[in-house]
Amino acid sequence: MNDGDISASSGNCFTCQARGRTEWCILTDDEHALLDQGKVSRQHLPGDVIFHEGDKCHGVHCIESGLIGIRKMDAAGNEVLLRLSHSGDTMGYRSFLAGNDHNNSAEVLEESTVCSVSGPTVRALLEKNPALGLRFLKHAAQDLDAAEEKVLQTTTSPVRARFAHLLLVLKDRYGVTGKDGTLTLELPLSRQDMAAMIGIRPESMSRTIRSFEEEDIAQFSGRRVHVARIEDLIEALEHPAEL
Amino acid sequence: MNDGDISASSGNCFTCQARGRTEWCILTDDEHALLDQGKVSRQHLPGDVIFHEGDKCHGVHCIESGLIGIRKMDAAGNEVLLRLSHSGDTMGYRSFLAGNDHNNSAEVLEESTVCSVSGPTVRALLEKNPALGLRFLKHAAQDLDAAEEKVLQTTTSPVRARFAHLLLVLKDRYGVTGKDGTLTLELPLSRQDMAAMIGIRPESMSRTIRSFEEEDIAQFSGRRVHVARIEDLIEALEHPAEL
DNA sequence: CGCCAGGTTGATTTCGCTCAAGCAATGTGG
DNA sequence: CCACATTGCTTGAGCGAAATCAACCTGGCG
Repeated sequence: MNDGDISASSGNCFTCQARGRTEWCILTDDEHALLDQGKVSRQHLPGDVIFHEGDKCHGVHCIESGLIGIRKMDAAGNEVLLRLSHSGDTMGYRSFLAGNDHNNSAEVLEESTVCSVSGPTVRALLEKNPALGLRFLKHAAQDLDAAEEKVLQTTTSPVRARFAHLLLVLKDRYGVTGKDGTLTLELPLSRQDMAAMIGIRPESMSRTIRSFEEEDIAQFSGRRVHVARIEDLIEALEHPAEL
Repeated sequence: MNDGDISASSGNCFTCQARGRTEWCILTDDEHALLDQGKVSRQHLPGDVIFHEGDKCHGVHCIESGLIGIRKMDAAGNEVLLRLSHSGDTMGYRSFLAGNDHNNSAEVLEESTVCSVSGPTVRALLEKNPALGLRFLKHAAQDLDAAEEKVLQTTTSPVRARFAHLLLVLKDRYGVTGKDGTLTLELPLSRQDMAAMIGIRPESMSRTIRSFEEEDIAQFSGRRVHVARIEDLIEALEHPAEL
């Protein structure tokens, strides 16, 4: 339940569907072959945990397909969903490169295929191809920017605005804009997890959804959301209330 | 007032007091000479701004001495003080390496000497010495960890706990522990800036300080703080109230 | 069938914000 | 040197957003 199945069939970097989106795509064929040998590919189901906060960090994990949530919790047991990792993303590279234990945990949200690359392999590749390090550096810079943005947002904007923002972000990946300008999106997250993403309690999530429905900003049914006018969402970003 | 004075006298990487604490310390003598030529050293007074959010990013800035605050603000004008940068820290490397404009601003808090390294110089050094990139990567990883920690903290802990935490962090750098176990610290920040660090309004900062005094957790006079028993501060981290 | 996790709803409380005023220290111009 | 603005900090009163506590409802599953 935790380790997933080793599927020898998949797990070839050359045919990986995520290739091109990853940091590894700059590797030469030789180096790619090295990567291919130093990794293990696994299938995971929702609820599986790839690594826990506090675990020793043995290497990095690259998502071939699926969706993973990065969580962090404090001493009191409060939990935050820091970000989502998608196909092509590499997880755990920061703890690995900084030489620390994992400082957050990765939980599978949708069925996923994940390649785990051994520490020695990563080190060898970094040595062989310094550009790889720069790619990771660039990625870290973006993550950092996003994290700081989140700090700003959580301390300054009210819940309504944060939720509107979340929906607008999810739109890019999970939304379909109809020809009439309406927006439909299929949420990849439970209510609880959305609450954890914007740092509120599940009850507050419910109420916020309700208020959006009452103000005709969006209609929710299960994980499906309909937004008639996207401008209303953007409006909710800034304005305290609709009416 | 903004650019500071160019002091040709200072500004030698070989005699720089911050050497050894910086990422650059792994450079060879040759490379250090290159660095030395590609930079400008400036003196700055409190209130000076090294770079603004949105500015084009032309290189990186290394603090020889002093204290700089990294701020970020949102559309509505709300501001957060993300972190403090001290002697030896290099600022702006993330925007530079990611090829973005600056996404936050750097304001001098205490009289500082700052070396600005030109973009081409940084690029040349990264090329010559790939280990430099890895050093920055490591640093970015730590910054990221800190930022995520801050996200967690601001969403889960109440103001009292966040303030206690801030004091405990400042203790390491600005505190003196007496032989009787009491702690004295000289804050490097105004009340406003402390408020901005933990994401609250100045009024709330005042009230929090007052409550700490009333509960005999700490005594404040100007920027000097006395803490009789550090355990009380740690207690405030977890417990809602003292009595 | 009964259990349980996820979700919704209501009642109440509390924490931090807003608005407003006052105060001390510092600076400035006549 | 004094009258006056300015800036940083504090205090009070009242409000409002979100948390908490508690109940209940739903659908899935053993």
